[in-house]
Amino acid sequence: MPELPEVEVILRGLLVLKGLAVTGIEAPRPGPNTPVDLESLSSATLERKLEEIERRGKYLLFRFSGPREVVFHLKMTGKLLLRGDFSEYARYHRVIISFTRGQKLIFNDVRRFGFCICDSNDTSCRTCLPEFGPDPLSPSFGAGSLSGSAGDRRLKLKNFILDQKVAPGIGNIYANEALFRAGLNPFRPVNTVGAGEWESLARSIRELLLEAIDYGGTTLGRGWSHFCNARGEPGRFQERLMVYGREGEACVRCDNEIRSMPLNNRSTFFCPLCQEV
DNA sequence: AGGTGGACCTATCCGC
DNA sequence: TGCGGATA
DNA sequence: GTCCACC
Ligand SMILES: [Zn+2]
Repeated sequence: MPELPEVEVILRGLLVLKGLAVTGIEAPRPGPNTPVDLESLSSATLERKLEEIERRGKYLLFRFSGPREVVFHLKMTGKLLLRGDFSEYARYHRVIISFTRGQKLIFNDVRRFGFCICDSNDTSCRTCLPEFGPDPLSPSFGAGSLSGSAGDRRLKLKNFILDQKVAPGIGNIYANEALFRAGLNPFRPVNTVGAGEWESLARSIRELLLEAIDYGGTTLGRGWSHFCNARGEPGRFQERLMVYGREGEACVRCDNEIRSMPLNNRSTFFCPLCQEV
């Protein structure tokens, strides 16, 4: 499930496409959840040069000459792959964009939740994107932005940092890990969090995400539906996870048992001792 | 306002 | 081994 | 991972 670090790792791998032009579009096979309208994808990319790739939260934005923009969201199992031997997974290929120099961008997605939207002659696809808060890796993100959007609201801390207007790019894994690092209970109402605790949370989030990017992202299992970078390689941050997926195991800090509880239909892992209410 | 549960899909993992 | 159920 | 309908 690509979150900020995984999307960032993919983006960095795709930078080799910058400066190349699109020579063809191909949609291997139909099926449920059509990921993109081929007509508009073609008119937004064909014969155009890729000028820039950027990330907004978990979205990837490709700017082609024109300018025309194309935006991808990978949801749970989407992948963006460069030219390579992925023939055994070809049944999950959704769209293949060919570039000059024989380069390719392959959108592959096992669960078919991911999608791609493009600019048309008159409208920018940015208008379809949600609002984003300050990127956690940018200077405008911090204790101030967190406590500001918390105000006197009563929602639980974990739900709060999963809000893309608060910490765009954070998903379930990194929400759990960030709260553990900050020593904060996921179920605490945000209006009880103090200034020092916001500082600690902001720092935890930033450091965590940078470290995860350094490790090439998190790859939970070995199946194809798990994360890999643009060259098909897994990440290594799973070795550094301290609470996620560790129910019943010993807390790395206090040796007590890590517990898991559902919150918002998603598993929430925490140490009851290190993260008291 | 905030929380829950389902919908969208397919694969994998676990226990019986 | 095969199957339902839970989870990603 | 996100959206939406419902309490
Ligand atoms: Zn602990």
